[in-house]
Amino acid sequence: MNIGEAARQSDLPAKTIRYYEDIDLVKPSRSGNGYRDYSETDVHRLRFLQRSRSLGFTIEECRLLLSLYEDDQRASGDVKAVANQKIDQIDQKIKELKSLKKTLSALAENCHGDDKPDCPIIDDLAGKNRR
Amino acid sequence: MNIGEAARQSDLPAKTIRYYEDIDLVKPSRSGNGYRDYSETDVHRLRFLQRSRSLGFTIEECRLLLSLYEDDQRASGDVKAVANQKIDQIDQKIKELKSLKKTLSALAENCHGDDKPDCPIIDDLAGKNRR
DNA sequence: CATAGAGCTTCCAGTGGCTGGAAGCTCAAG
DNA sequence: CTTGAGCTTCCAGCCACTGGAAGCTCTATG
Repeated sequence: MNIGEAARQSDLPAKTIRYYEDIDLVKPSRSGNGYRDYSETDVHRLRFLQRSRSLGFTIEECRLLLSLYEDDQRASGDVKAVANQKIDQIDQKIKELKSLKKTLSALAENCHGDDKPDCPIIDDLAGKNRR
Repeated sequence: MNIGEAARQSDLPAKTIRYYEDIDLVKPSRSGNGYRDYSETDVHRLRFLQRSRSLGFTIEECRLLLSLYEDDQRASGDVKAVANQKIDQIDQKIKELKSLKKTLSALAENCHGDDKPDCPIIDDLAGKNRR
């Protein structure tokens, strides 16, 4: 099938699918006219990538997951390790964002938010009363 | 002062400071030898940028904040609006990450994580039992 | 059969916010 | 006078796409 249909079935933009070919993730065969020709297996891989990316895995992690996907001798422990690592990273990121939010909220609460120039947010960014 | 000292005082890498000049954020004067020459005011701006960036503001938001910083007629409401918008964005991001984490955790919990190939994580990524 | 328009091709450039590295200049200390 | 640190510019790369130009192919219609 052509790239447009593969895009529809995998829920990925055609541009992205071409990019995935560039970086050797999914390499379809070519029809006589030079068009990319995606097999069902290719589309399965594209869908797999779409789902993995949407769950926050990087391209390199997806490459690893894809190789585990295609290896029917894989150990489920290997897959779980990748997932747990990602969970830890997400946790870390959430912590960072919560901390940022706390700081920003504290600043915003102290700011009148009126027409006057006096602003604790700017004062903090400028480094006043912090050192 | 030279860029090295400005870097120390602002807690920014020299590379980053040069980049900030490239994008017209902080343009120091030059000494006779061609070296960048940072004034106290320049360093204040650099520190301001360091702090703003570390709080999650994008470069363009920093540019806006910097202009508010330098405008002593600013309305504190304008600053607060930028901060609140950022807080909303952070909140949104936290929500997304929590949702991702929930999905991944559910998958990981169902996975034995042993030497056998049977793996619910891979099955999910491959689209099994989801449509 | 001609043509219009959709879909396909490749290639180049840009996004954000730096970061690394090469080649070459200047400066301060010994 | 040499050494080494620090400064300069410029180019390239990171991640994961995304946009756009120029040109080819296919399908439907007049």
